Amino acid sequence: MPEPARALRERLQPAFDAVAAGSDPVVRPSDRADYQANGVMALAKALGRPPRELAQQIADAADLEGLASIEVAGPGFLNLTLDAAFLASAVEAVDRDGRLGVPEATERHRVALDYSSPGVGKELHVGHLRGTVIGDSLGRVLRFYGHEVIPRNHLGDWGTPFGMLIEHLGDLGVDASADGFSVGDLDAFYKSARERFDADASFAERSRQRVVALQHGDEATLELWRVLVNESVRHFDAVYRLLDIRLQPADVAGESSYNDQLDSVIEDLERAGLLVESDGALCVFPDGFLNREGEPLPLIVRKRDGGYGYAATDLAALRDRIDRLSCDRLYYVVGAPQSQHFEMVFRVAHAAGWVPDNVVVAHVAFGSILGDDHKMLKTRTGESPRLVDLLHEAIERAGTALDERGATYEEGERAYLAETIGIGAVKYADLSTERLRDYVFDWDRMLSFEGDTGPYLAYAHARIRSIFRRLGTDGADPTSQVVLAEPQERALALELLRFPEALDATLEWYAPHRLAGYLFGLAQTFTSFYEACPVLRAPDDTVRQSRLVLCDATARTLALGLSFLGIAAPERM
RNA sequence: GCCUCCGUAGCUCAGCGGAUAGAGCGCCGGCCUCCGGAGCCGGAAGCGCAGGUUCGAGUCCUGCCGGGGGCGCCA
Repeated sequence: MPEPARALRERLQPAFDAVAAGSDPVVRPSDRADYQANGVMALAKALGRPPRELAQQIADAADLEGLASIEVAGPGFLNLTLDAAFLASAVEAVDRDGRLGVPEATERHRVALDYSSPGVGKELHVGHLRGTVIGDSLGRVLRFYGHEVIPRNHLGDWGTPFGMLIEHLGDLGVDASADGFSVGDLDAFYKSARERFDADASFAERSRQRVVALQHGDEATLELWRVLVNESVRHFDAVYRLLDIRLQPADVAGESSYNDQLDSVIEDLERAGLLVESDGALCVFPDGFLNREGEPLPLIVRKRDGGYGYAATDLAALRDRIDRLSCDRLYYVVGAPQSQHFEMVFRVAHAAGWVPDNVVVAHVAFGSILGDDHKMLKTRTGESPRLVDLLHEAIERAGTALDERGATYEEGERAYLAETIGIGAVKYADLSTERLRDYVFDWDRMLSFEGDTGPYLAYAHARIRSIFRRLGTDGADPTSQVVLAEPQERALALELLRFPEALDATLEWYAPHRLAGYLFGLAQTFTSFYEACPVLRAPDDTVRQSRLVLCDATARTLALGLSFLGIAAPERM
């Protein structure tokens, strides 16, 4: 497939090898040319040769026939300008390709993708948005490359809070509460349990006993616990569907599912000589972690009371994903505040010998969502807003935004568009920001049809599709030849061919914003093209067919790219 | 106190060790009787501070300043 950067690298490699075997040409996009090779200067330095002279030697030796022209520039850059004929035929090939030029991965992985992971007994809130949306996007790209993705929704479904929740549920009676305790009321249920726990000493005591009963597998207690879990999963699933997230109930692998593996985690760590008893707790002290007093910081695997904490569960889950699920990629899409925890867990897992050399374990951390006061997004009552409320507001605001545009819609179309545009706007605002950075949540900005937004991209796509609707066809004629005469045509062709680069970068850094940024740039490049180059009114049929191919490829790249972000691209809006 | 993330234009954000740091919004000036105005073209405006490494630093290292987060039995 005609990926420019890859093609250039491969064709330059022999000339670089002739100077120093294995040296990297360092091909990068350039604003001086289409691409530039930056590898010469470092090489010249290492060899003690004048960089421009070496650059010229490599330029002379490189065979770029039919691909690009090359020239030495500046202190030793190689400027690379792709041949128009190459660009044209490459775009033709991309438009004929169902994958739009994106190759499948040569090396396939089985990926355990841990994301979303809410807590049972509470509703999803904005704090869950980023992890859910980022994880889902990465999963979609990974699958497209041919990797096998095993989503893991690591629910918080175990531990001390369940004592009070179960006790409260038991008091209400499962049957009696069947109506009152349902999706949407989880937070209220949690709150009332919490209030009773704080106010009623006997309730608190019963709650503590419930925890013990739960841990000992008391069937009546487990029965109540299952009601809580099932009801929560139903709620999660409803929100995931609204969000158009791929997670399913079958992907749930909560903390409780590792209960029977925790003892053997202890055994493994003991065998590896890592376990240390400290204040009655069983701990591992990984190197390089200190507490406030400058003493070694423990990862507490088993608590003083004999119970297991989340460190034990995380260790068990990690080992399970490698041993039982045979995953060679473990990604944890979890908020940045937990980075130290994961560093410690990963360190311990390596020390225990659980992680073979071919396995990559990574914490895909992300920042927080801030309000316009630049503090954590909160409601006026100081709580994290419920995700469903936020999404419904997005849909409502999108509907208003659509109305303001003055278009008329068919029955049901407005509702459909309001939902896809509203949800898409929220997701795009999130995914277009660099993962680790906190970002400010701003309704007006994210729902605008102007600028770097979800609605803008969806609209760009719909506009292109309208060209084909006018024409009465679904796409361009695949046999059409592409001719690139105008600079805007050339620029658009080049941008289209960069799609694989954007996707590669997305996976390399687990960074959907790389893809988002590419799509926005593509839409902008298209607009310039569309402004300068009439399509339906092109001077002749050859040019018209050629431009239709460019339009077709752009629309499909936008739609496919947006789908990787989990965002729908309607045919019209 | 230690660790960690962040600090780029008025605002919100991009920038994979490479040349003259980009975009969106806002602002200023032009253009478009246009295939759905997502207008198009141009302009003013910026790397928290100080050192260091490097042929080359917004990017890597050290220190400082400012902000967020984390730091023993919650997850």
